[in-house]
Amino acid sequence: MTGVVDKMRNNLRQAMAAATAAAVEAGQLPPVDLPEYVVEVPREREHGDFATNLAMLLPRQARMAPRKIAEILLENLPRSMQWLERAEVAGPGFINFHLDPRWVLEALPEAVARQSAYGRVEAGKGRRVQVEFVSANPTGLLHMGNARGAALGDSIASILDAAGWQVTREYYINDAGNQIENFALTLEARYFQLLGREAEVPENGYHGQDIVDTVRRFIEDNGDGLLEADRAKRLNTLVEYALKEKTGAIKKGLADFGVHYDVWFSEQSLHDSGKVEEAVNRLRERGHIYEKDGALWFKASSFGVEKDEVLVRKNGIPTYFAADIAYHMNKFERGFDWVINIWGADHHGHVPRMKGAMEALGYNPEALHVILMQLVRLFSGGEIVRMSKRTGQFVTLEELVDEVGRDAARYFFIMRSADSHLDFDLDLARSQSNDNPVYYVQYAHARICSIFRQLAEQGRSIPPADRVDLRLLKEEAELALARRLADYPEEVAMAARQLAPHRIARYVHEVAGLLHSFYNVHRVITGDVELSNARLLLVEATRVVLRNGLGLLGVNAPEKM
RNA sequence: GCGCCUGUAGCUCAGGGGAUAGAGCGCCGGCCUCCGGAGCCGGGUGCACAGGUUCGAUUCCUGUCAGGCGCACCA
Repeated sequence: MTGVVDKMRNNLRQAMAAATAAAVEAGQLPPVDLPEYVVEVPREREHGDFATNLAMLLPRQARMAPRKIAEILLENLPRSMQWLERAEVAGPGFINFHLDPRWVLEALPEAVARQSAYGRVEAGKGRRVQVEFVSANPTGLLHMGNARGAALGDSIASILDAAGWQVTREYYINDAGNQIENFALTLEARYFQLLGREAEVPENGYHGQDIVDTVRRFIEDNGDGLLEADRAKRLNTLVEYALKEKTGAIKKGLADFGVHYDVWFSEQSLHDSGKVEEAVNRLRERGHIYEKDGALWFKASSFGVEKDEVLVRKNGIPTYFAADIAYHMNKFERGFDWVINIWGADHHGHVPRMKGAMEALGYNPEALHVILMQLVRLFSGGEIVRMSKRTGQFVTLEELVDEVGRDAARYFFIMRSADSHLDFDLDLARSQSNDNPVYYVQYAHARICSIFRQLAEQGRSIPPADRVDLRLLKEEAELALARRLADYPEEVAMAARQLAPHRIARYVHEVAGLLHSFYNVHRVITGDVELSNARLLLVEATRVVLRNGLGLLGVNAPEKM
């Protein structure tokens, strides 16, 4: 399903192709191959509704000046074209198409009829994509970087879903390896301390207050029986308890943020099931492994990576990289057509070797797409906010949601592109005023809902779309709004192609602005019933677009504020 | 030293091989007998610098400068 804009663009493209053929047929142009021309919406209004650069791409082949070619193409344009008022040559050889402004009005009944399905497109064609995001270590709380990843990943997943992909949201739990060792030692030290014994948290352990709280709860639940237990048992018991609690807290924190996963994937399970070993063996069979200094190395340098990487340490324990290779191998074994990872920019060095490993295993490295997300700096009162007092970490997701609310937090993370370093202004996000872009958009939605409440109070309702005379909409503000609503399906497709949720954030903000401008100049409910009905259809279509767009961002569309 | 990301308006950021580069915030000035003023309207000497490719570069390429982040038998 494509929108009216796409339809019109295709019509014009075909018309241009036909005109070229006709001109060649008539001998006005020499035979030419149709180049890669575009029909696009010009920036400037005066340049029409659409423009094409076709004539500017032909001079070499046709041995004529671009403007001359454009003239010839215009002469050969098909006679009757719906909505076309005039086409003209402009600038260095553009052909500008000026349409009857009412051509976009078709989008309104379409939006109203399709409701939540308006803006769903078929670009993905049902192919399967996995989006893995956050995947924070289960040894602490979620911080601002994780929060950005959560907002971004969830929104990308939603957008891909709207674009016709079959989406799986996945969280990789790093519940194995060195950091779990350190975690265990930290827990043990806190356990001893809380029970009055001398102990020190290791240098590279976890120093947050939340770990102390966890151990305190463990003692409340289980007492001090581990003091005298055998060490392995003590460590295992503490880790098992703490991992469960931390993972639970992470799940809850994300759920409160509106993020829900399809799969929680345990790293430990890869070790337990022998998948890590299997991945290493497969690399060995394919000749990409060698031994040096007692360790097993992956020949990453065969795949354009600077250095080779250790897979199995001298002590026989596989590295994180080995497990990650096994994990990604597993992703492809599960049959995903496209695998998307969202990583913090500090992991960018990991990208080439991961892709190299996939290539070494015989998978298409292009099917693995890593989105590198730049870091977040929190600002309040014009100052950088450093640490959370409670946890010793950067401000946690939970604190953020308490502070600014879920909608503002999500919108703020989404409104910047992933590769922009994000300065998060807490004061602005917190302000319930016209400064705050998220309220601006939500207000537009609430305002429309209010119109319909008014309507209901008068005992009126919106008639079926086919009984509404859309041609009554001819004010500039009405047509500008309708024009932008018609763009929505393409905006979704574009956001999906570019994996760029911030496009949707800006789009809904713009639609909200157009709605407010319209609302301020024209009344929707008036004594003129026919005109009222047309305008009601317009604002209902706007409501649909705002709600759907905000939905892709994980932001609520409230009926009242 | 090598690699990745980023340099666009006072600030935070979009955009992008084309015809007059945008938004929000801040600042100034206007708009409510009327559907929600959390709104609207008006006010703008800005693409880090230098080369190159192109009919055309702010966009692509190279270099320089600046900021961030990486370069472990950590993850």
